[in-house]
Amino acid sequence: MKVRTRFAPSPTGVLHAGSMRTALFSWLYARRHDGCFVLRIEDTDRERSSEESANAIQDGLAWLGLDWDEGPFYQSHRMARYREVIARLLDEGKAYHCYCTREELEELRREQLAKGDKPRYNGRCRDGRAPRAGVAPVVRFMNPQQGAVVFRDHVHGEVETANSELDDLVIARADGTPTYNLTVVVDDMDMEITHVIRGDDHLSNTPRQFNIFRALDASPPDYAHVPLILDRHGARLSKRTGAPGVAHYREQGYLPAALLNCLVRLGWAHGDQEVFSLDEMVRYFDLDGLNASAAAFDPDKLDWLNGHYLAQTPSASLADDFAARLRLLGCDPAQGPALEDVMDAMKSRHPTLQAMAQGAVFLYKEEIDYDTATARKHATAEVGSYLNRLLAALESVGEWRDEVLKQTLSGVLKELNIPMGKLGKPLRFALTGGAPSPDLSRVMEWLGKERCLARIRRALPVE
RNA sequence: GUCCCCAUCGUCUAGAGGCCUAGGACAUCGCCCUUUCACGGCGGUAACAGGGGUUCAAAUCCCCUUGGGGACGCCA
Repeated sequence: MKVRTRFAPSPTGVLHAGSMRTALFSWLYARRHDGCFVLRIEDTDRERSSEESANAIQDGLAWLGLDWDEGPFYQSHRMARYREVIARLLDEGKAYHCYCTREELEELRREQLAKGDKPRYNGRCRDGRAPRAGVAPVVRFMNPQQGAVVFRDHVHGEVETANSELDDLVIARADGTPTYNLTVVVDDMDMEITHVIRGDDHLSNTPRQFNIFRALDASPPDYAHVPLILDRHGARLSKRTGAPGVAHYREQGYLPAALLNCLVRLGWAHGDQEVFSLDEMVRYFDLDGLNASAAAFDPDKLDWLNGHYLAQTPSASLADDFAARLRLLGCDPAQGPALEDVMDAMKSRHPTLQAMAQGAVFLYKEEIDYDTATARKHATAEVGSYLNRLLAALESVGEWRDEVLKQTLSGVLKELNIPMGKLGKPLRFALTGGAPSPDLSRVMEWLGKERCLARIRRALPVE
């Protein structure tokens, strides 16, 4: 049987690391088995769903390179089908109308909680109840009361849930619209999904969905419930805690390859290997190798990986992106040294494209801003005399080239009998406004004589 | 509260009973390279949550405790 996986986000927020990883796993599994990856937008909650979010999710997936073979299917477009299934369930006596009011249910819930019980519907309308005036009924699924649901999860192993733990869940709201647990089942069934890879938080939904599958005479897919991803502090990733979405990583200048590589190692490993190309991921990925425990997302590791991929990627292929970032920072990439030279020089010094661009601004501006605290630190008489000496030497440089400047620099050092550290730090500060930056002689060549002298003079301590 | 899930260095993980004196990576610290910032190279610190079993042998299997997480919606 052909493997068919799906990614089924609800368009209610950003695509954060947790959902990205779920999408990645589903995509990998489909690709690994030459299967089909389906994208489905679960937008049955009209209140919270938004088109912007749905679009952003698709943009994000596309940017990551997680291409889907079918879809996007919008659940909001499949309402007729859900109604049909609900009618069938009602017809076959596998679902029933419930006339309990929200107030009644709320009170029931309070009572149960007070008694120390698990809140759940008590089946008041299960055996048929006369319609009540003014109460639009919901439809509840008639969950089996005996026995248990047992299934084999690819990451958790055998999971068993007593049906007595489950209650009759609402599958259609009072306005007739279907709810999540019904729509997933119908869609997974109709779309012939063979493997559902989703977050751990759905583990307790699965037995309910199993029962619905059975009521529909369909066989449930395989499941792999992957643990949630935690943030640096061990808290669950969510919009609440401000978990950044794909767009953020993209803006910051992370490469898709780095992000994917970082995500794939959360809950999955292939021996000691840390760096995986997309091909390798596809080749090695397997559901049964997934970890059952939650993992924290480590931004430091992402930075490291991004640096790795940055170093590996030819600057030419990143030049457009980099140039666009410079423009956004108010720089004209055409008015400066060769872009790829700049990139090559910045690469090893900054973790992301955005940081590289920010770090390169000093090359394009006529004047730069200095951090006053740092400026004060450098503003000593000693430094002043060094810079003065350097200034004199630089003024008489004829050919303003890297190699020449390097020699001038070391000449001054020798004459002053000081290590580069003494002069290098303040000089770097004066020229670039900060660190890290490329070799100073190179920076000077790029900046040109005028700007160099002006910047050194300006950074010079007042006498 | 009830039910469920989880538990190896700070973090991601290797480990499927003897190969473990617990390996790798990030982070961190030190040294080297560099007359500068980085990169890089080398090295160090650092973990099997606790307690009971099972076994000749347990990080690995079982139980309990503790800790963390999730679910309990006319959200998904």
